[in-house]
Amino acid sequence: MTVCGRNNKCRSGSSCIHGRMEKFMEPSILLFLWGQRSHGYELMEKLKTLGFEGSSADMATLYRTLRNLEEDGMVVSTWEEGSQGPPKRVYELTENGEALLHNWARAIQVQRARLDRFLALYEQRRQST
Amino acid sequence: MTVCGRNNKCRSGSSCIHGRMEKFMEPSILLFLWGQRSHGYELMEKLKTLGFEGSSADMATLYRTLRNLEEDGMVVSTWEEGSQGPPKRVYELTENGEALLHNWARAIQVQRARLDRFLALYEQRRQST
DNA sequence: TATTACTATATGCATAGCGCATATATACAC
DNA sequence: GTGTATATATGCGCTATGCATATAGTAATA
Repeated sequence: MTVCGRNNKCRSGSSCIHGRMEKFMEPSILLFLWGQRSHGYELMEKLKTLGFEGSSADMATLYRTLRNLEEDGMVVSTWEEGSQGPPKRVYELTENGEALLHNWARAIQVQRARLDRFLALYEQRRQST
Repeated sequence: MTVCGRNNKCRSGSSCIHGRMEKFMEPSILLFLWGQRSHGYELMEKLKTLGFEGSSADMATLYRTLRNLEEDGMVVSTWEEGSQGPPKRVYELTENGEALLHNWARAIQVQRARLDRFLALYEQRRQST
């Protein structure tokens, strides 16, 4: 039996624990862009506080998600050539993007309730053993 | 913008909210089989209390997950031809399956913590508006 | 007896999301 | 000039899963 988190090599069978929330990076990005413009690399630092690791897989998902969000009009970007480092693509939230964030928040509350229910049943059954 | 739950036709773009836990049905099955043998169709009734819908998609995932779990030695099945209805394939948890459940429970606690953190940041930022 | 509905298990097809590797380029320290 | 941090981006391939469909036993009911 293999227990794995993110960024692992475990690919086979059902005895591999992933347990990640699908597309969770999208609402996380929207949250950190809410009232605070930022660029990809900087966003990853903030995303680490939500359990992301900054791995190459995470970076790939990050930049892809930002592109998709812009394609859908949820964020807009502008290139900014600062004094130091390579040029940054700075994103900010649109009105639609904020609305999407609020909808995500409701969806995440629902998901948390499911996990709560699972863990409650689990603990309940564990104590009756 | 499209907000969708499970079992929707939303396939494109990032403005579609899924927000589900990957492979969540696997630990759910293990939980309900813990000390209580059961078959697929009956398990689905119990899974509904964890937010599953019993849709054709859910049924497909259910039977596939059961097969995978058996292939990995996490459950064992026996055909039982009862007095009524078609024969049922009754599953029970193995020792490895129980160990897997415990590992899943820890993983789900971690995921719940991530959702908690997201929602805390979200509420915090919402109140400062 | 035909029809319908419920119980029960199973599989094929298509695709979204993502892990992993890799490419590219700037700036700065040593 | 070599290494490291910053910064963005994409190709490949696989897993999980949504959706549709197949199959069949039992039972009620028209």
